[in-house]
Amino acid sequence: MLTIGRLADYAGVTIKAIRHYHERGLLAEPARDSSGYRRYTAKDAVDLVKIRTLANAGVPLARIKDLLDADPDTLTSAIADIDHNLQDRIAQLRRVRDQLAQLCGGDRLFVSPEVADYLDDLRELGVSERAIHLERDGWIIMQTASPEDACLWIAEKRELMTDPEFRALCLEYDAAYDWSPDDPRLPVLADRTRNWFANHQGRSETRPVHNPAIARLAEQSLPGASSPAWDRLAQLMEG
Amino acid sequence: MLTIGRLADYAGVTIKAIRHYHERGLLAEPARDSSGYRRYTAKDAVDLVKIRTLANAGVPLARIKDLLDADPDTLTSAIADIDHNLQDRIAQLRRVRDQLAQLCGGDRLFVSPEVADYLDDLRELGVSERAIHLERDGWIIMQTASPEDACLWIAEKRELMTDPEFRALCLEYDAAYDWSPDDPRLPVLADRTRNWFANHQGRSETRPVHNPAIARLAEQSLPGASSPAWDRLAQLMEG
DNA sequence: TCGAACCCTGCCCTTGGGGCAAGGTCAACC
DNA sequence: GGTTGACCTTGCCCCAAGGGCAGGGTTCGA
Repeated sequence: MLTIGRLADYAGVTIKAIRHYHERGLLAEPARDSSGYRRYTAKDAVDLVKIRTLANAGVPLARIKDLLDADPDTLTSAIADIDHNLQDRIAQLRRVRDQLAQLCGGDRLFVSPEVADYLDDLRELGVSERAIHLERDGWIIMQTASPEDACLWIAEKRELMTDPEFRALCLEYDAAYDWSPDDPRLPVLADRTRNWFANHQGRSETRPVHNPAIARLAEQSLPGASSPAWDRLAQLMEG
Repeated sequence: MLTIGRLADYAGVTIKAIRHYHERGLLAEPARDSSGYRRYTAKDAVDLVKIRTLANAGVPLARIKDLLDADPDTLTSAIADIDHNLQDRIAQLRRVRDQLAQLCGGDRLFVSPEVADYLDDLRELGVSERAIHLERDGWIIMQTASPEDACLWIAEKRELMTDPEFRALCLEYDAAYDWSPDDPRLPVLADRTRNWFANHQGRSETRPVHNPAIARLAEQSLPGASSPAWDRLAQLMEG
């Protein structure tokens, strides 16, 4: 005859857990001795180990209760089910490990692989980290607002990046961020940009990616996304 | 600017969870628009994905809060720690799968491997399932009452099982369960048993495994552990 | 202008126990 | 025959990490 403490040690469970199983009706309340102590039998030990095994597998106590007095066939198929569940969870934990490893570096957790590749291209081109960060945040906003559009846009943009003149403009824009608004290079850059747009629209069917609504959206959600020189540049382009 | 619903979709999280993170101080409360709706930025999205990644790895929210504003070195080592944790949990789930597979058959979940082997020996010998079940339950009681003693006893018993006469006695005892208490074979069996005990104690140093305290214990905890014939046999042995 | 789809706060509910209080019991040792 | 420490009893409230729902306001598209 076992006391609750011995039974708990045997099954690798706390006393509190056993009492909890009694309350939930999972484990039958055993007989009491003269002083009111619970006295368990070998059957209780077997039942408790079954309960523990299922609970360790993540089965909710309510379902364990059902399984304990199910017929063998039902039990077998339920166990197969639970096992699949375990396999899934193992696979999921492996995926979480991969994600965890990316937490410390890179942006692949936050943007689609295509955008991440694009950001790497920018980095390789020599664009500043500030600009890349800004660009990443812009893509995050776009992806949340409309994942399908973002997917089309990034494909388009990556296509543009194969054009040497476009890449040069990107770098120039990046550098212009810190210029004075009176810098004589600004009107030159504005002209060059207008030229490229004209050429490019002539050659391709794509409309410019710059959509005013999105631009406003991005502006509002990207604090510090502008500078005196960039504001001046925007004026020059409109005028 | 993102609404809470879009942000939730982006991060694969419920709206309720995001609000929960605000309450816990994990994610900064964002600015509100004119109607009181929360308006999120790309930074919030990044923070939320970090939170989600850590939470998926099983890190408690309180610890995530600390990690989010820890210096990079601390973070790196914390992540290594969390990753070890994940590996452990994966290994543990694999063990649970093995245990689950044993839930449907066999006694290895309930007794030590030695006892399980011993039970298999009995089965091979041709002992009835009723007796094996009784024996198993007895060993469960012994293991819970005193695992060290049970370990010694099972070693002793397995040693005895190499003796052909002992094995024969085991089978005979099993068969005797159903005999009438007047069966003439009972006194013969009692004699044979006494003989064996005498011989065996002469040859070996071991004291008989049958300890009265343990016997009483087992009797009380094993309902149906006796029969008229067995009771008579006990009488004959004592007399 | 209406309905559907969002958003807000506040409140209680869940799972699987943990912790602690306040008290009874048991066994061993002195 | 005490006392001490380990064990058992019930009862109560507490935790994480949200879920569900009530009761109400907002926005958008047809």
